[in-house]
Amino acid sequence: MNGISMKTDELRERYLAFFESKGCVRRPTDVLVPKDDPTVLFTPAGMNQFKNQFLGIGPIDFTKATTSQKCLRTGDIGNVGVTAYHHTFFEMLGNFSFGDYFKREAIHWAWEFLTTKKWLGLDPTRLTVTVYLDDQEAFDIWNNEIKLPANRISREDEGENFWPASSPSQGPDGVCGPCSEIYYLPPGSTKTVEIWNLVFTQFNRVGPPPNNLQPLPKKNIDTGMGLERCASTLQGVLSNFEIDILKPICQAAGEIVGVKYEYGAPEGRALRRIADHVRACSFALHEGCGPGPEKENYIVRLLLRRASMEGFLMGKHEPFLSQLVPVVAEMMKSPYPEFGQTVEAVQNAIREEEKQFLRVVETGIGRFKKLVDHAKKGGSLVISGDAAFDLHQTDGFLIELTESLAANEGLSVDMTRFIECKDQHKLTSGRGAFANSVMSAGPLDVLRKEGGTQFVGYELTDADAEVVGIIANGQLAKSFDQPNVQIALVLNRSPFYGEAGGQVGDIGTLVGTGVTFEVQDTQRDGELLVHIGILKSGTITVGTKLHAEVDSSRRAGILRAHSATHILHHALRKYLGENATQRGSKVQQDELRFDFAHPKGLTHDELIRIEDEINSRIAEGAAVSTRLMPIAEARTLGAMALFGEKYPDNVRVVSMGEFSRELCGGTHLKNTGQVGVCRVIRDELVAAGVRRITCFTGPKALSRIRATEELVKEASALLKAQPEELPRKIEALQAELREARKELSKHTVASLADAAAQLVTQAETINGIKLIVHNAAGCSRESLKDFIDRIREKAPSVVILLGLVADDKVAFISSVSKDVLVSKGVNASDCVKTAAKVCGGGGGGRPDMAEAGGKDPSKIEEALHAGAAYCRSKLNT
RNA sequence: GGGGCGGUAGCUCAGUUGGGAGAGCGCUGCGUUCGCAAUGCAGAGGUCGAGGGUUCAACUCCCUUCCGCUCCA
Repeated sequence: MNGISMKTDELRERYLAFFESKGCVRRPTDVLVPKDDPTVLFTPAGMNQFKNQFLGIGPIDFTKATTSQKCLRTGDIGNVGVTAYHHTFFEMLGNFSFGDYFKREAIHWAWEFLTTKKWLGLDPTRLTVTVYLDDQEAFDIWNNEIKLPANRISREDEGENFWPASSPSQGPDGVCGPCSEIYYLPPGSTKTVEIWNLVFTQFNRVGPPPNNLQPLPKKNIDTGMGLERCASTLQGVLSNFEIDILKPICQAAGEIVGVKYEYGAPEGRALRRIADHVRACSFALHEGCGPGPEKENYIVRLLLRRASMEGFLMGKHEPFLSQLVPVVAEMMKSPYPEFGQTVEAVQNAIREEEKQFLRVVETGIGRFKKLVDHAKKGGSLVISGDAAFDLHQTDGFLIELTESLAANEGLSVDMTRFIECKDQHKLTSGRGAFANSVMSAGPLDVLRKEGGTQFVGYELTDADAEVVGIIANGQLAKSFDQPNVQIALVLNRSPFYGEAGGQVGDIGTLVGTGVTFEVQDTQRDGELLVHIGILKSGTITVGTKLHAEVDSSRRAGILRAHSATHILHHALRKYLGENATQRGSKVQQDELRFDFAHPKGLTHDELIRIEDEINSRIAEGAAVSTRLMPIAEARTLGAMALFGEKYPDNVRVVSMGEFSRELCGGTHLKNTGQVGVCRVIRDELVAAGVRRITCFTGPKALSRIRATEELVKEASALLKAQPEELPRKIEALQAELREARKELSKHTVASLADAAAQLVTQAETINGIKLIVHNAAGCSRESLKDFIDRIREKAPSVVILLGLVADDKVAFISSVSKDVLVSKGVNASDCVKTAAKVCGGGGGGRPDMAEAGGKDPSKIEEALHAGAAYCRSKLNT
């Protein structure tokens, strides 16, 4: 069979098989969401998993490799579905060399794979290539050896044919090199398609030009062929979205939305976007990366919302994206059979996010309607760009949504201004950025080249070791002698466990002749164990011999918690089902947190059953054993692994009795009975579809039980009630308190009313208006306002000034009835100001009601006189 | 990493140079009704996200911080 109309699954397989036949090791795809690379959110290309090999760091098991890598890029998200070849999620076929084969083989093999009948069998006359301007070597190979005519080889500049693009002149520093691209002209088409990029990484860039490209001693090859793009040319279809693994997703999207999918139909673009975005999110979610407000989680949210919006604009106003996940699983089951195991969890997460989005749209529509009214009232048919952008950045209204809703109202959006706002926002908000060098070495890389730290902590908690690296202030040092400054030490061997797989790093001490170092945390960096802490005494030098001793009682608590974590995982799956898969964990001294996929909260009953299951597994004292085995064997044994986690070729498998078998690099007990006891402390929601259970083990569980008992004892002593009577007693007391408060306020009101009545009858009257000035000692500040009300109920035409001392401060309040305000111009605000000034304070308010305060309580009487004098002078006019 | 918006009653929210914490829905009780829907009356429910500061006085202004939403990288 020739390449024409070859299935995508077959193309992938042929590619890998071809390079295997050339001696490349077929490696599995790297995870899509890498957790150990701060320079990227998602894996963008095939070479990322081989960074260390390219940089010559660490041990190397093979020098030639080939992969089909799942990738995600969002740089061209706007083009997805519009052009024939843009995706967010896609697969990249690649072959690699780490100081092994180079340019000649890379080019010959590429040509062989593309043109021979046995592989793809493409028509050689339809192929053209590009090379980098100065790369005569590549040109000669194509021209002289492959016999490709010179008019089908074009030379391009560093922007086109260098990796990273334009790096010779603009950076970044690091490994780089020229590349050669291969183009294909599909039958019936007038436009060539780039199907393969061969990168020859042969330089190390150091600083700006000239002479900044130093030849690497070991040259590398890094090639990339877009699987979907190549498949579409082989299948003779117009677009990547028409290939056998993508078109059915587009069609399914059409069915769900209620329109028929046709490539050229008006809805085609939208349906392609939906298909692409759901496929991308499904893979991210499969690895436990769900929608959220930042970083990679935000990208997932954005993709889901854009997809949801496309449906919304086609009239689909309820969640629907999740229905596409089984279709994605079906299309991708050959390369990713494990995807099928998380379909339900992925669907749940997608559905929740869609609901959330529809809620946001609903609230945003309220704001949108105001904009429409505003525009229409002003006689305008345009919604301003500023308003549209505001809607975008506060309510997440994608501009397409605003435009479409506006069109329904017969309005348009000022897009020019919108784009201005957006660019401005990019400028002001995008300053903080990633470290931009993809391929440059850090301080630890030098150490890594000399080999890793031998971890002896599975068997031992103390061991002799030698310092091989000191990192102070982010740089390598030969020696260090400052006490109490945090530094990091790398040892040749160590019993300290570096934080990994949720288990926290060990603490302890390193002691040598005249030197003591306190280890406060241990981190793992690749093959290295980094001991972070402070020097207590002496001088530490590379080569210093030390005795490393882990805090063993803390470690014992960690062992209990970690083994209990595996038992909990087993219990969850037993009572909640196979879908309750692990999403993350944190294991500390006698405390563990376990996150897992589950759509709803656990009932009290379920929690009890789970806790019982854990403790009966503990009580049966099952043996815990660990074995090292190839990952494939571990999988056939059914060992539980986390999706989205990177595992080495040889893995540790931790088994407990017959009930639990997990891939795990952590430290464990010898026997489940050593956990002692395990208590479930709480169950909470941490993300959409993800719940967290917290447990205590051993002494910590025990002391918590004791603490609760103490609490109950204390409470029952205070309430003079038996523990079992506490709830009823508290209820009774609450009722009593409520009654008492009600009673008290009744009396306060009554006494205020009495006092008010008395003041009114005793008040002096000036020109028919009552003037009440009173030191309301004993009142609370709050009740002053009630007091005013009472007085005004009884005296319609009145001027009131009350004062009181509270908290060593003076407070005044004044009220003037409306008629007096008008006829006499008595101003409550002026009244309190006059009074407060005497006490060294100030205040104000409305003319009919004002408050003020002062600092000197001894002058309150004087102040009230002053206030009264002000009022009299006004009333007498 | 940075930008925008928000956090007030169980829920949805209002609260205008800083000066008496509110509405609607829901809830409880009592009426009208054979009963329900409906409706009338009464009532309960608030550390105004947290912590500082300014002020006589802060839901309101300033600073810090937590949380949610949202956008850019």
